[in-house]
This record gives sequence, C-alpha cells and structure tokens, in this order.
Amino acid sequence: MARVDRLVNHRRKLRRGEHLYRAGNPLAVLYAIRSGFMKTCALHDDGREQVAGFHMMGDLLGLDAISSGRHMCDAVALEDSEVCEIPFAYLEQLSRELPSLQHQLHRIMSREIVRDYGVMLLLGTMKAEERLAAFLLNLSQRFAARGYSATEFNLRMTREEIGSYLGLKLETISRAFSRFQQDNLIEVRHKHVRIRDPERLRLLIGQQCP
Amino acid sequence: MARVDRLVNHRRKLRRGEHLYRAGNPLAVLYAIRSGFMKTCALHDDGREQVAGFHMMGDLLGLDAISSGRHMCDAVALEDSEVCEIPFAYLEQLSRELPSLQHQLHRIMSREIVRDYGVMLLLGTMKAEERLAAFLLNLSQRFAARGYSATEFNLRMTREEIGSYLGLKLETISRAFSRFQQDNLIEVRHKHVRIRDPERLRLLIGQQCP
DNA sequence: TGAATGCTTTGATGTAGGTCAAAAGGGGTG
DNA sequence: CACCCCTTTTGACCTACATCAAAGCATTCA
Repeated sequence: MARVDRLVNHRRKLRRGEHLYRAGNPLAVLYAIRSGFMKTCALHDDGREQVAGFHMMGDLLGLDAISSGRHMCDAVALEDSEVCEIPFAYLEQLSRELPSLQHQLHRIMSREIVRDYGVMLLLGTMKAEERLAAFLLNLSQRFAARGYSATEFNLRMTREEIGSYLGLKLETISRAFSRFQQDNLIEVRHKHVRIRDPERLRLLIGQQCP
Repeated sequence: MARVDRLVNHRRKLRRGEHLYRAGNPLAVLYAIRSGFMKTCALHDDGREQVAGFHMMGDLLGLDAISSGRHMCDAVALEDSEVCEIPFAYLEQLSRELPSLQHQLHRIMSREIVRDYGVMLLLGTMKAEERLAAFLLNLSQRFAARGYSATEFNLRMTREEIGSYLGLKLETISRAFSRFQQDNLIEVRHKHVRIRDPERLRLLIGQQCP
C-alpha cells in the first residue's frame, strides 16, 4: 500500500492554457487528473490538429506515449488544474507484483480504445445535431459520475474546440446550440448549459438519419 | 519459452464472411491474426455500424473487450483466415513474470490508441480524396512491412466497407478511385490496385484544405 | 456453362454544413 | 472603469458529398 502511495506521490499544478505535455516529448510519467479540465489534441504532419478528447478528474493521460516512448498528442489545461505524476516504469514494475493493479491498467487502456471507437462512430456516421447531443449527454454523464450535476454545468471549452472534437465548424456548433434552445431541449448562455430534456436529447440521436 | 509457446498454441480457422466474435461476447481470448484479412465493426445502439479497422497478419484483435469483459465490436473475416487464440488470463499471468512481454502488451494497446487518433484526424479534418489517399498509403505501408509489394495489392474489402471506414459513401469512394486513375496516381481494376505515384499521393494529403 | 446476385461505375440532382462577413457580447487587464 | 480582444451569434451564399437511379461487370453457385 505504501508503495502504491509512492506511485501517485508527485503533484503538478497547471495554469489555464498551459501544456501538460507536447507531441514528441519523451514518456516519463503518466498523469492522473486530480482536478480541473484538459483537452488532448492529435496532430497531423501538415499542421492540422484536432481535439481528440476532453478530460476531467480521475482520467488518466499519456497512454498514447507508451507505444513509441514519445507523446503523440498535446495535452493542454482548459482551466487551472492539478495532476499527479505516475512514473510509468514504476507502474509497470508494481503491476507485475499486484495483479489487480495490472488488470486495472489494462482495463483503463482498453476503455480508451472503446471510447475511441465511439468517437469514430460519431465522426463517421452522425449528423451535426446528433454529434452535439451525444457530446452533451456524454459530458453530463461524466459529471454525474463524479458527483456533479448531470443537468447543469459550465463548458470549459470554446465552440471552436467543441467543433474540432466533433469534426464541425464553430458556427455549426453555435447554430446547433441555438436550435436546441429553441426546441426547449437545453438552455445555453455562453459557457453555461442546463439540460432540460435529456430524454428527448437521447432520442434525437439515431432519429436523424433515414 | 515453452510457456510462451503454450500461449499461442490454439489455432482457429475462419471462412470468408465468418465472425470471429460479436459485440457482447464475453472475453476469453485475444486473437493474433496468422493469415488472412479481417475487419472490425463498431456498433451504435440504434443499429448504425461503422468499420473501425482492417486487420492483417500479425495484428492483435480483441483489446476492446478488456475494459468490460465483453467485446464491444464485431470482427469478421474478409477472406479465409487463420487466427491464434491467446487466453487473456494466461497472458496477464505470464506478463507478470516476463517484463518484456508485459511491456510488449502495453505497447500494442498504446499503438491501437495512437492508430485511433489517426482515424479521428482523418474523419474529422480530411476531405474525401485525402482520406482515400491516406487509406491507400496506410495499406501499402502495412503490406510492405509484411514483405508484400507496397505498390501492388488486392483490396479484400468492398467500396462500401472502405466508405464506412472513411466516413463516406461507396459512390464517393468509386469516384475518388476513378479520379486517381485519371490523374495517373494509381491503376484500379475492381479489387486490384497498383500505386503508380506514391509521392504525389502523399503530397495530396494536406494540400486539399485551404 | 449460364443464370443470379452482388459489386461497381457514372450521371443528375439535392442538401447539410462550410465559408465569408458583420455585429454584438463578455471578460480580463491596465 | 474603460478598453481591447476574444468569443459568439446570425445571415447569405456556396460547395463537397449524399442521394437516387440505371446500366455494366464479375463472381458464385447450381
């Protein structure tokens, strides 16, 4: 137990806008988010980039770096945040001795793979409003799982970042928000969102494509 | 060594069109492809599905099932194939004793995560012809890594399956193929592809979006 | 071998979302 | 408190891709 404690010993604070790591940085530690809100950005050679995920308390970051020993994306704090640094070599060593820790690590990596499949489905098959609905419900569910309100929260990211994640332009996000508000599905005012009708929002996914 | 051998002891043959596993099946074994060609399909509750990846000799399948203990996608043989079954519990056990095996497993899972980021970029930011070019170059590179020709190969999947993977309709794929052929980038005749100008194909990615 | 079936190509037309533009709202900073 | 800059909203227009349709080819299975 003391050794597991040592695993999560080291803290690091980040100011809003600060990078936790950048593509190309060598892998030394994984990061568990203790508080705050972050995004990861996948980058293409030609300079294009896309938000690959939004991350909050409890999420583990840096798994992309294990394959090559270097990070393959950027991680940026969207608000002041605190992470705890987990030396990867030590994590591997300890997980050899603790089967439950080992299994937990595998489950976390697998969960990330499954999440990615979900994003592919979203990007490959859904229409704009479906994507935004899925995004909002996903956020809602994750806030709820952490003890926050499922129906009322502040967005930490801009419309442009939401758009990047969903493969859409910021104007499209803005229009979709307005439409959801018109239809009494949600209330949006700038970064603040209240979900008024989660059920209809859920229904909206899947009904749009004939 | 003998114990590692035992890990990859069990073979299974699949006929073209046969399912290796389906979403919902409990996780028992992972699968290493020995020969043949497969696709995995992510599914959404509402029945929509999308090809999440194409897999060939040497690829490891089933990692999506570790998180929940059940498979989260379908795996289907696109031609007669042979896989070898790797009992997951035994793999975990053995990797506790063999650090290099453990690390290898982690790298493979991480590589899948990185691959998924690439697909997100493709689906989120690229135009139709860029996607197809990226797809062809990726296939080419993987065939080359396995000792096959990088410039000439047979597609095992239909236009519809390529389209599903790339978030496009089969007609769009067909038109893009025709256009590439006109421009002397490739020769296509049904399933047979010859890449005539890999360099220009590579250049094409990134030039399309202003 | 030949009929059946599934795949592919190509054309004509429609539309969701992108692009461009302008104005308004907020929040951080000096 | 006031300024500046970043973000957001909304409108008008445009384009890439989807959709619909029909014909042409392969592959398969009897």
